[in-house]
Amino acid sequence: MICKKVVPTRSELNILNILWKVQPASVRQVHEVLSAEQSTGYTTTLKTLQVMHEKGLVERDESSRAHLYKAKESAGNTQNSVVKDVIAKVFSGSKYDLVVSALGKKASSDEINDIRKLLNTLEKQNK
Amino acid sequence: MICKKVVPTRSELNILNILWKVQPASVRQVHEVLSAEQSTGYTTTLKTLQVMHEKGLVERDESSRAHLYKAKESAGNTQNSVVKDVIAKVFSGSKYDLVVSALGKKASSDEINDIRKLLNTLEKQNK
DNA sequence: TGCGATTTACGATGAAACTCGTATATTAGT
DNA sequence: ACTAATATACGAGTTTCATCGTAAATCGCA
Repeated sequence: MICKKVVPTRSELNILNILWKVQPASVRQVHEVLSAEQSTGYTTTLKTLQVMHEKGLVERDESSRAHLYKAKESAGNTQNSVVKDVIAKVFSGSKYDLVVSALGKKASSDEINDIRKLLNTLEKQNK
Repeated sequence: MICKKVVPTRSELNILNILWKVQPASVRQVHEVLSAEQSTGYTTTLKTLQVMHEKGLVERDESSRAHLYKAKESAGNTQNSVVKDVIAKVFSGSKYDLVVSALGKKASSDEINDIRKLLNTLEKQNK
């Protein structure tokens, strides 16, 4: 096979979430944000970013001393594959069950209406 | 702290999915179903179940020789906490974004209609 | 009663993920 | 040019998962 789909791990996801907001970023920049949420060493962040680079999860610009990292996949794409994974693993493949669980019992009217619109759009695309 | 929330791993989730359908079940019963999906040894299933018992993910009835296992948490509860986790970590807290991602561009008409019904039900409950 | 089948218990192995220390290189400021 | 600060590189230790082999216990039955 040519390429295996890479699913980010938990800590990789934490970093991706930061990158998706501040693209491209140095290790230090990422670490500043990350260490505010959780206690972690600088070299840990560095190492993780390096591994992510090996895996092809991020791109790296090495032209200046402090390398600049950028998520290779968009937030959307990554989210899709995570969700696909969750549906398969936790919901026995049922999209519907996931949506039920997501909306739970506490969906607001706004959220409900937004999703109605989404459904209408999807339906049109089907034709 | 008194108790740390235990999040099931991948293989544990596979087993839970079986238990949620056939409750309580012996190791062999679980293994029959599991090995149909994926090639895995009997003792692997056994060991995993034992670990899950230590973690408190399942209850065990040891009165007969073949122990009977039962999921401690309902499918709903477990799914909810996984989804909650995913929404926070991967979707910056937006339920809507998760639903968009889940439905993707390939929702079937049936799925769309089912979700419409769900929305109607939720709306009534809100009043 | 004795044997084969089935079951649990337990330990070992290997892979992946996570974390960090130390070494080395580069830069900026004096 | 020297030093302090800051970078990357690299390897190694720890933990968690996943998998399985082997041993010991128990049961059914000829």
